[in-house]
Amino acid sequence: MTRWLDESEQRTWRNFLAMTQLVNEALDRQLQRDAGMPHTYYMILVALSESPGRAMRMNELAHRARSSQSRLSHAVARLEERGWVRRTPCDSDRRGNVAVLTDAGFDALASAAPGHVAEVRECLFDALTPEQLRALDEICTAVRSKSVGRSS
Amino acid sequence: MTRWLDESEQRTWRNFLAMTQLVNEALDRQLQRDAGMPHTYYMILVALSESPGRAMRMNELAHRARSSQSRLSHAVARLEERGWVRRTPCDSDRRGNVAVLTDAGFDALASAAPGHVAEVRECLFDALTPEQLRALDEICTAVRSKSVGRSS
DNA sequence: TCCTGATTCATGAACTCTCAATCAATATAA
DNA sequence: TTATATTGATTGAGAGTTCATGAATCAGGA
Repeated sequence: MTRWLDESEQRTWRNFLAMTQLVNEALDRQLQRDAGMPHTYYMILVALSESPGRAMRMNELAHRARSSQSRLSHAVARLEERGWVRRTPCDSDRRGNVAVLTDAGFDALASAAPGHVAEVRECLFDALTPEQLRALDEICTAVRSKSVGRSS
Repeated sequence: MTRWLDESEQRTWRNFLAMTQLVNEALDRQLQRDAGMPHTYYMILVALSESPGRAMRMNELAHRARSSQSRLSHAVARLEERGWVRRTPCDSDRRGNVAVLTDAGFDALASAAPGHVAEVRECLFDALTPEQLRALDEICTAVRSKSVGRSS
């Protein structure tokens, strides 16, 4: 027996879909236009830049950047072609690879960041009151913790 | 002068990204696994099914399904290959095309719907209180109306 | 030591998306 | 009417994602 969405739930659901899509597309468009990279690549660079030595195991990097291993592997291959990331084998575990953010990669990130932050503000923060922001944060936490055990 | 995100804003932003990604990926995975279509295709079928005559101009359909024209054109081409949608020329405007949902398409949608709705409940609604749902709805509306004039 | 099974990562194919270019039909204006 | 712009839609190329698979390494126990 399917419990369908009632009218109010429908509205909320579609409102949610439209909103998230709007934000995601704005994000991707801005980064692609101004920095020549998709948002997923940006997140990878950010994760690397915040790691000690600007280096991280592929595994851990995938987790931090919220990427699948396969996606990360492909992405890092591209980033390596651009000279933004370098891959080196891992000492402690010879299966492992370590991705390292190059200086060029750091510079690319540094010059992409201001435009990205501006877009984030425009898209989300500027539209919401402090209470709404608090509420949103709690909502996100609730949704994420609900599905612990299914994925991230 | 870039106004960076402070610590609290950072947390909220990343929380938001993680949450929306979680939901989107769950959605796509479920539909792909159980119904053999991505969420974007599902939205197209839904939009068509709700239109009188289960038919709609490509233009209008793109708008309703929140898709770009190009994306829709490619998608409908695929859906046509599967026999779920049919394209016919438009009388009133000979530039136009009308997409029509076939019976097979309607059946595909009907059998995909229950699993999809269940996933939507599991991912989002079950995790939130009624107040949170109300708050979320308002937040989505606020974000969307902020960026009127930039896109949808 | 030798298996067995789990981890780590890379790869290729199939698919979707975006962007720019294209083309035909329709509006608009001179 | 003839030119010009705009609209509706498609197309192809390039890029990213997913899924299934494969290869190498590690870890634990018989």
